[in-house]
Amino acid sequence: MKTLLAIVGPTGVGKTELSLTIAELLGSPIVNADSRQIYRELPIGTAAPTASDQARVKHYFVGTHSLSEDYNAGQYERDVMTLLDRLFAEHDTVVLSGGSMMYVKAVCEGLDTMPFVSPDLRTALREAYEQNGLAWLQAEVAAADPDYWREVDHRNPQRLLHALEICRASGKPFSAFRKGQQKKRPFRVVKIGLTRDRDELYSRINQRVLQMMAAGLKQEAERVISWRECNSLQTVGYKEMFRCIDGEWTEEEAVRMIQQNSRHYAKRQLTWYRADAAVHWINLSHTDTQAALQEILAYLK
RNA sequence: GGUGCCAUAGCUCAGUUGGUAGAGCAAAGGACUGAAAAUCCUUGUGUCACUGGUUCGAUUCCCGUUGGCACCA
Repeated sequence: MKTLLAIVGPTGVGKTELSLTIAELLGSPIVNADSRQIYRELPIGTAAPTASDQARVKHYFVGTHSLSEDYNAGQYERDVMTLLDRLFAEHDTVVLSGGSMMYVKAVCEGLDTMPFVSPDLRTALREAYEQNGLAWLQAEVAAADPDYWREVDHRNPQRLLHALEICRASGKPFSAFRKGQQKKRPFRVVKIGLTRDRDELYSRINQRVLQMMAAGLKQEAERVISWRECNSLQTVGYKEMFRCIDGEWTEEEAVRMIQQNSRHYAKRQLTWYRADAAVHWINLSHTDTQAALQEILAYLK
């Protein structure tokens, strides 16, 4: 039986290093499941695997796309499933490593197939929302898909907007597509959740932001600022640096905000993965690398 | 050394005409099906500096102590 070893956990916990070690031990490639490390223009701010990391283990989906491309979890699911077909022909185990919650879910459990939404329709609905406001958006969704309206956060424009896009693009309610059905995969999934004591996790995050600054995060942000409206740059580290470049924040303020927003992000990741009963947790504050590797190998048996 | 002001949540501060307190930020918890590093929801966590006094009752008034700030020497 082929096994997908999913290494998940909050940003800054040490996924990259541990994944590298376990992948070397197993002779497995690593498939990246970080939605921002996919972009080749963002190596510093996303703490992407370095050239020397990639020399140790073959990586997929690191720096393979450009910011100008629209990419999302559904596309990722299709691309990774195709890739895994190939990789499992040569390997018994493949490591999936990353903290993008929905990307991991897309591969492990699968997303429902959604109709294509044209960029024109997307833009048109966005503009309509900006002109008419949240109340208008709520009324549209309530009318187009009463079932979904009952479940969705009424004050979350992003969700409402997406539901409306699907309704308009297909002529059917969004909930006709959103079944939440788990797909059968032709491989076993073992999920390992890495965590640390909160204090330690946060000080690692704070420290890592300082290292990113020293490595040239600001210059990296300057290089990509022309793409700042892209979805792919609605990203911790860049949105704050853009405001620093604009002169709105000092560098110190921007750094503090990046640290804080990274902490918030880590917290959201923990909330998400805590709800997943399939995750086997390892607390790296109380487990050294050797012991962690042994635990993971035991879960693979 | 003297005088004055201040001490309340992790931080900045409000307040209680005496009935053990509340804002902002930080923080915590949660949701999540194609932007998921996004988006959204909920929650006040407290020896009211310390000691004694007055009082049925003190975080509030009074004495003192400690610490901080300002001014005068």
